[in-house]
Amino acid sequence: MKRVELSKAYNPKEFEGPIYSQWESASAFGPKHSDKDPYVIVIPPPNVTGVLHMGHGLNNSLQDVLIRYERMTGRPTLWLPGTDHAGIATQNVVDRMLRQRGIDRLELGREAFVEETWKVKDSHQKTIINQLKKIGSSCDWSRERFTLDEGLSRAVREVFVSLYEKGLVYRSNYLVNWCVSCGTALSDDEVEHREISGRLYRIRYPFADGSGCIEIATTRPETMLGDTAVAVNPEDERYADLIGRTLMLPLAEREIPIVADSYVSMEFGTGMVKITPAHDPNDWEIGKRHSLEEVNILNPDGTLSEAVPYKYRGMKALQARKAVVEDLISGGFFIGESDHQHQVGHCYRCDTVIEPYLSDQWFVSMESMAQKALKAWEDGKIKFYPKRWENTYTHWLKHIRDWCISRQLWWGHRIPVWYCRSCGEITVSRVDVSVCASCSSEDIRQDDDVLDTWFSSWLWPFSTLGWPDDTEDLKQFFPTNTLVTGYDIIFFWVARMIMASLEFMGEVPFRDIYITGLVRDIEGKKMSKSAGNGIDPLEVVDIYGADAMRFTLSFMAAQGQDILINMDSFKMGSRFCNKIWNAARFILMNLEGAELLDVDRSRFTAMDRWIFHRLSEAAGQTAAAFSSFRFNDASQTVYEFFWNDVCDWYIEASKPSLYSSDADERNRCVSVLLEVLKQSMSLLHPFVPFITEEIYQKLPNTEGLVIEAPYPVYRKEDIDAANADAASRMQEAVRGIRTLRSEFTIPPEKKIKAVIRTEPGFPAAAFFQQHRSLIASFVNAESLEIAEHIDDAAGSVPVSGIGYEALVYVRDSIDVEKETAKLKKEQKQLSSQLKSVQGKLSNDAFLSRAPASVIEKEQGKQQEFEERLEKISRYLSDLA
RNA sequence: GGGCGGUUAACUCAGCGGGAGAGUGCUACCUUCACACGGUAGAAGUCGUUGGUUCAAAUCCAAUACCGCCCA
Repeated sequence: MKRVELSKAYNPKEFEGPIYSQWESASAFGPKHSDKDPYVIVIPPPNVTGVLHMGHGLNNSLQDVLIRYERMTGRPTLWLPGTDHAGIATQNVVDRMLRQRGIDRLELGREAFVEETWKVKDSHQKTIINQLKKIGSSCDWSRERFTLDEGLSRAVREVFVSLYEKGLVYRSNYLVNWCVSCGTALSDDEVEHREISGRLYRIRYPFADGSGCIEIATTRPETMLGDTAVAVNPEDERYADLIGRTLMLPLAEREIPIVADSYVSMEFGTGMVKITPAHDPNDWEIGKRHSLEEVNILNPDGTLSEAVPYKYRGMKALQARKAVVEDLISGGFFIGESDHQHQVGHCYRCDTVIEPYLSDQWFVSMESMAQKALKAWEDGKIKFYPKRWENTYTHWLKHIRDWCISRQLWWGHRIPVWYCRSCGEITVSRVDVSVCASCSSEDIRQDDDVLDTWFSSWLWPFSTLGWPDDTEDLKQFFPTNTLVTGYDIIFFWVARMIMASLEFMGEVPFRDIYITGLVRDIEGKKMSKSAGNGIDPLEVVDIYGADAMRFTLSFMAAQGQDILINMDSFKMGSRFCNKIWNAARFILMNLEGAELLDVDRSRFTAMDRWIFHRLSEAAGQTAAAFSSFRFNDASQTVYEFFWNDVCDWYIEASKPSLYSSDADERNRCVSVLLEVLKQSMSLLHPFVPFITEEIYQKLPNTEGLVIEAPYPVYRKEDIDAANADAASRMQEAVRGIRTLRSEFTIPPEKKIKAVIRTEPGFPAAAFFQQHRSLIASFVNAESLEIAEHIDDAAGSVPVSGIGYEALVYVRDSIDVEKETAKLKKEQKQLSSQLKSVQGKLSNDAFLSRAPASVIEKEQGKQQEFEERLEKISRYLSDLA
């Protein structure tokens, strides 16, 4: 074999790009045919509004770890990518861009605006896909989808029309959440409630007959212009005789009745409440119960409408509030105001205060679908990781409300409904129509509105596979296996996908739902553009490499836990990659002149058996961790295996053989090292795909790509617990001697003389004997004898172990006082540990109730502590 | 008002019934021919507080304090 040169330092920029291209040209990402069950993940489609943030970095890194792992187990694996058109967000972005160029959306017109938006979408989409590739996402790009694609649009139409036919989609004049800034209705879920400090105004309303006044309290005095009643609680004795009387609404000069409704709280304010049916959800309910008039005082842009007196028309809400209060004061209707904390709804997209607004909208009736989604959970068809998110899921389903799906936007799926001006009927159709279905009139117009973006996203797991067509992909890959997403969209998206799948596919869209934590800054604050505390994943990739970012995130992804990071956090992954790089570099630089032999287990040393035992354990632990989505455990397992076992012990142990003059031993050693390295690259690949691919292909004992290599598995025949125990004994002995050297600052280069006295029956005796010269090299001993009988202990200092003791001949170099103090400290600790064990073992309750294995273990501990104590007191008397 | 999560080494966090762990940081020694993005060794914690269950509690239960999130 030839020596293979790697650069001295790990430099991911040199190979990450080319490696990704290599995977693409090898078509390594798409599903391969196999008789195993497929493994499928559909990506949570990023919005085409922006660029990927660290949350996407985490989310997609974890999906790729899963996909790569499952691919290596030999399953046909599909990670289906795509993007979301994100109606409101994208329209806002484009609107802002146009305004900066001095262009008004309304002047531009719908068609031109949509065209402009497609351009913006194209460029953002390209950026996003590139970002996903940069972090190593092994998506099947040949199946990439976009929510406004022709196929997905057809799915949306099919669902809308078919739900309409089932009576589950309906149109209604209803009080909806209106964002005056976005100019559209929102669903209840898109409103964020926040407590804000406002004012509570007390106002006097006179009786129409001039016989006095009543007093009401309100936080929004301007809405009084839309009042159509005042309500009291029917139980309220104070006002029983007022029910049915008529008031004269100030400013608006309108007569309104006093009604009784049990909704009214007798404790709040005066116990009398102004009722504005068109501008408050509760008032709206009351209005329905009492057949009150609904006076809509707002225009869609949030200004006051023609329904109010002339002077207020065109004012914004806050402006109107000021004017109304002034006029109430001058009219003598104003009593006073006070500070008041209350909950106010805000738009989740632009943070504008939400106005309840009466308008015609399309809704989805959710109750029946929610019941099915709830039952699927009860039947155990879906599983959340961590489990507690099931509460969020079920709570939302149990308190389901109908879903307002029309949006007064231009960017999105246009509602497939046509209104006939001739007969007044509506046509709801899967295909565009030009005549009314009822009267064949051509005087029809399509609904101006588009559908809520989630109305396309909720079909994502099957629309992306070709539905409503009965495609091969759909047959093969639906239902999918795992969904990886954040908790903020459990009801926006996850629950709705489950509903849609049950409704249209008859089964759940996925079984496992892994909910990631939130990526926060190092202070625990949510990362956001406005706070400027975000970390750009591409910048991390640029500085540390994609592998470093992925590994760090995966290592930190403990279930149910938010992840706090700053730029420096990624050093962890970067160091690990550097370690991997250099371990490979070391092995590859030692190939010169060596011959590659087949791995022959019959020629294994005890250390060889040990490293394959550890590899097998690591593979088993990794598989177990993956099966329950414990990414941090899986990462930690491979990290510890590679750094501690492979680098610190196995490679170090191979050095004597590597530098040996025995060519056969050197060939054997190099060949096994290469096998360990190859297996390690496979084991590590899902976490750090680029570096492992780069190294794997340079190994003389590999063919093809590691992305397509089999994943290491737990091999029972490699498990040798007794041998592993012996290895631990050896490590413990080595550490003990090194500690002694370090404590008495014996220079590292100084060779020492040491012997190891093993006791009869010591189970690791053969291991120690086989690796006698290795132990000597580990502790830099000039000579190391291992025997049951040592003639001359004079001049030595003992290092105690269980079943053996090491005598190090450095008596001259040590500080007797320091050594004595150390031994005494150890003695004290051991005594207290022994006392606790003895306490347990002399306790009848413990002996009768604890399991036998625990008792046995305690007995073992007792023996061990006694043995150590006995040795320590001997050492102490020797030192004295 | 209802629900959920967190409180473990200086920092960030694992562990969640049987001898307190990791990464970073810190201390000492070492540029020895894989790696100073390194090696070797070391110091560091009444596992928020109070009760209870148990032979045994950081781990289970109940209160409580403080931080954070979600829903109304």
